[in-house]
Amino acid sequence: MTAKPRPTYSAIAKSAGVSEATVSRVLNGDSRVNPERTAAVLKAVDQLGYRKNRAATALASGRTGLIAVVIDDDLSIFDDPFWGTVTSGISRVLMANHLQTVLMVTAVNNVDGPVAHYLESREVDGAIFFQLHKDAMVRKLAKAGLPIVITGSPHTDADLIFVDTDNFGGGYAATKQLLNRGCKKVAIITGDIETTAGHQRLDGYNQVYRELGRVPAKSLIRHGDYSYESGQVQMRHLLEENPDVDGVFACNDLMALGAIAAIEESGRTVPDDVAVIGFDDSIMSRTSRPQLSTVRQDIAALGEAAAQLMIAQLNGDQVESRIMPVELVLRESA
Amino acid sequence: MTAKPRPTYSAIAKSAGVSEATVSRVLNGDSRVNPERTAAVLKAVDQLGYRKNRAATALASGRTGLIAVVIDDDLSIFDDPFWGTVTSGISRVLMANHLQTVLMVTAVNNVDGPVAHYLESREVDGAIFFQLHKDAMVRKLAKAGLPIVITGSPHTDADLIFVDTDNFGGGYAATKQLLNRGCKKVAIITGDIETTAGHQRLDGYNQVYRELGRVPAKSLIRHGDYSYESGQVQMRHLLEENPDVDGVFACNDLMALGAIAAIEESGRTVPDDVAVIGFDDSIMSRTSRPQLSTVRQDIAALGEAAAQLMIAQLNGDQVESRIMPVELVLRESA
DNA sequence: TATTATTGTGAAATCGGTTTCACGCCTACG
DNA sequence: CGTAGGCGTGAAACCGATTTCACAATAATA
Repeated sequence: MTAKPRPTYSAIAKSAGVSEATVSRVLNGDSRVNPERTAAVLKAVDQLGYRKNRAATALASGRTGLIAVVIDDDLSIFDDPFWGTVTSGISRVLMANHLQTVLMVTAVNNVDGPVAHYLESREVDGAIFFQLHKDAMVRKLAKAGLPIVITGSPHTDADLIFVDTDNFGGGYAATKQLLNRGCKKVAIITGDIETTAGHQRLDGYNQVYRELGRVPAKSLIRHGDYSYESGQVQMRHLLEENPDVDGVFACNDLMALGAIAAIEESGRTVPDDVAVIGFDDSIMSRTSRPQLSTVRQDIAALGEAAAQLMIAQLNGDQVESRIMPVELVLRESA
Repeated sequence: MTAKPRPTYSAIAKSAGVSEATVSRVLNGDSRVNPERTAAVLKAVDQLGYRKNRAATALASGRTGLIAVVIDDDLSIFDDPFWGTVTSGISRVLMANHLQTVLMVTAVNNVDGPVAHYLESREVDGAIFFQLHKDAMVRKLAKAGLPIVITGSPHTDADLIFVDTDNFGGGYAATKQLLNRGCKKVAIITGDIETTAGHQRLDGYNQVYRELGRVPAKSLIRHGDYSYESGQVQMRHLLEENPDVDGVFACNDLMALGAIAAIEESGRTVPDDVAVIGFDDSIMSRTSRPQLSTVRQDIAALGEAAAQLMIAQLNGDQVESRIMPVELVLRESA
């Protein structure tokens, strides 16, 4: 009752009148096979509807055709469309290159945990990490020779390959815009300052002041954690300590919305009394009122770039980290 | 210069003084192995830091340890945190069961495309599909014996295993609430009516009217497409044709926000003139003002349930589709 | 007590590819 | 003209597990 067994090299070799070794050569693009034999093999492959068995290939060649995408459990990927978009960009590019994406949502902190073991075991050909806080595990894996790409905030001092948004440039552009539109006192609500991304956006903010020969008051710099609530809370503090603040760069859209809520509850209006710029160009920046001005990043492109860097590494090419450009999107809030 | 090669069964067998067959038995939980030998094997495994080679296992056993999660490219997974959350729920449960998640973002329509081939080739042990429009491919794979679970809207007439939100119950509860709070004329803005989910929410709405012995006017039923803009546009139509409409059930939060925008631009207020209820309990329902009343679904639980159904199938257990409960969350808009 | 099951075990075949090696043949160089 | 180097090819080893099969030792049955 069981159907036709799938054809193997043996069947193709027989059908094409060549050895299995030659079948392998043809199917792996070894150029020095007689054209006639090549044709015969390809014809047999086609006729028999042959498909390689991935497990057998993996066992014999050591290449699994799988790339892991590791997402730290700590991150609330929940509620955050960002990572889904990045991941689908990665998946699309990998599939086009005959690689599959293995998604691992897990705690990354443990250098000796199951994930580390899994990756070390070479059950995948490479790994793409998202937004790390700690990099001990990644370093260890990289040292062990596993091709790695980091997406999101890279490490300050590492020679690891990464792809990231131009956080500095985004922070710079947002702050500059606020000053250009006439704001006199521009504050910042940072995201998680532990991450490089958070730091870089703040650096961009500071750079604008530096170029003007000014130094922002300490009280203008407040640290949030990327949540709506933290944006609201920090904005209240800001308004209390600096009633004359007239511009705010919030390091993501969610905090920007929280900040706007705080501004309006204080009786002020956006953008007339206080202008606000967010970061991400998330869907909420368009659905909120006033619509949010923000720093846009091409998120899918970020994922695609990560996948391309991975593929380049697998090919043994020389690879360099990439910073993806951002774009200021002006709507109503600034 | 190359490091220690990874130990294999051969090394363990030697170290424990048993045959490789016995090592396999111990590591696969075959109970009829002498306890002493079992202990010796486990000790050797521990000492040598042994880990199974997945490719070899897959080749020999036919099980790859991989489950595909297939997301239709057509869906804008972009901007929609929903699927990311479902996926991470799936991944977490699968990992706990020593299975890995292979993510495929691709066009699903083609019965004979690369994805179909990939899945048919048994390069994965099973597949979880998201929100299908067409099910030809899925049927074919299921018939071929591949374990399958569908997440999101299931098929009307299929005996395929699925997990879905209680769309009917959600639509019913939302509509009922609007009437209970005193609305006289309750409209609905549906989502993509092609999907079962869209239909079921509408059915829930109709059921409430039916129980009251009434039939909603045709003009109270408008079809959107889950986008913010469509919510806004359909609401404008609604207000034009039914100026006295005082309640709206929008089939997702995004459309609900669009509807609120339309209501306010007409000079009416929410919820006093028109009450609004959305669906999803997305982050936006909390950040918008007025805060949105909505139908909450436990999205991560949806993914977890899907993974569990998959695992049950792999175990050969009898499996039944599941409908996950929803909960009405009342905030300010209704 | 003789015979049949049952249990524990290892040798060897198997899964389906890849890769090394040796061989025969042909061209190029000194 | 003789030898070195290349090319195309097939036989066979190999990747690292699982599983069948045969066999010995023990327990259960008649």
